[in-house]
Amino acid sequence: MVNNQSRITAVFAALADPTRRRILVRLSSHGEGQVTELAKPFRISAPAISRHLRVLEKARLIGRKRQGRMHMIRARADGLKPAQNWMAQCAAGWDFSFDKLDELLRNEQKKGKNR
Amino acid sequence: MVNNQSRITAVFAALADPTRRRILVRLSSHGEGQVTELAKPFRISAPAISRHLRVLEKARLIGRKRQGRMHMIRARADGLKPAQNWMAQCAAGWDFSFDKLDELLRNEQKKGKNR
DNA sequence: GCAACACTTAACATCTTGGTTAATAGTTCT
DNA sequence: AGAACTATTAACCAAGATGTTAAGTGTTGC
Repeated sequence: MVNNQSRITAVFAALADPTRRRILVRLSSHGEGQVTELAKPFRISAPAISRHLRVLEKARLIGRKRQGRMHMIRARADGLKPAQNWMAQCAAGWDFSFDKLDELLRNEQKKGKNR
Repeated sequence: MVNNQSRITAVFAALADPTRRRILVRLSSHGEGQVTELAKPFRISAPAISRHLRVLEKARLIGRKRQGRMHMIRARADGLKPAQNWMAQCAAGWDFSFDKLDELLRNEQKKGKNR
């Protein structure tokens, strides 16, 4: 596993913003659309939308095709995978109950006493 | 589905930091540990670690038990789920190929001409 | 040509984030 | 009691994120 860490960081950072998530959801249901149309449900200015799209694009969560004066935006199907994989791998090891925690806690106490 | 949006935001924001992800991975493999032990592999100061842990805790990605002077930290198995669910739902609709995009593009052009 | 359109870039204000050191709170041990 | 230990909070600073308005780039259509 090489350094796709920065990629994963970009994806999570992109998803950490509610506006960007809403854009992705919209793309997920509507398929794709031009920027102005995507921007409609939001109160923020066009430049703000433009930058959100740039963030999503850099994280490879969307792609765009220029067609004349409009930019057609679509979601990239594979974009979420690095993040999903990371989460799955991380979650795989997470099965520790509080019982196990208590057990480990007792061991720590013993170690402390023997020091 | 109510407003767990802020929860999802918190989780993604927490995961957007490489240090916090490394902490989670460490917890995922080692099980759990006290703060000082968790902090060892990092060069940053103890207060910085402390705040990272607080962010993870607020996102419910970790839990802690105070045992004497040490705080035992563990990963919360269910913590990732809201984010994972969101991603799964979002990815479900993402199967648009560039062919479909081209098709839609042609339709847009037609609409433009008829206007 | 030129006006309207779609969108981005530039410049700026403001808030948040992530790091630091110094100080504080509570626990353990002698 | 007092020293050492574990960890947090406070105060501060630099860098980055998010929003704004104004200006710029390229396209369409009369």
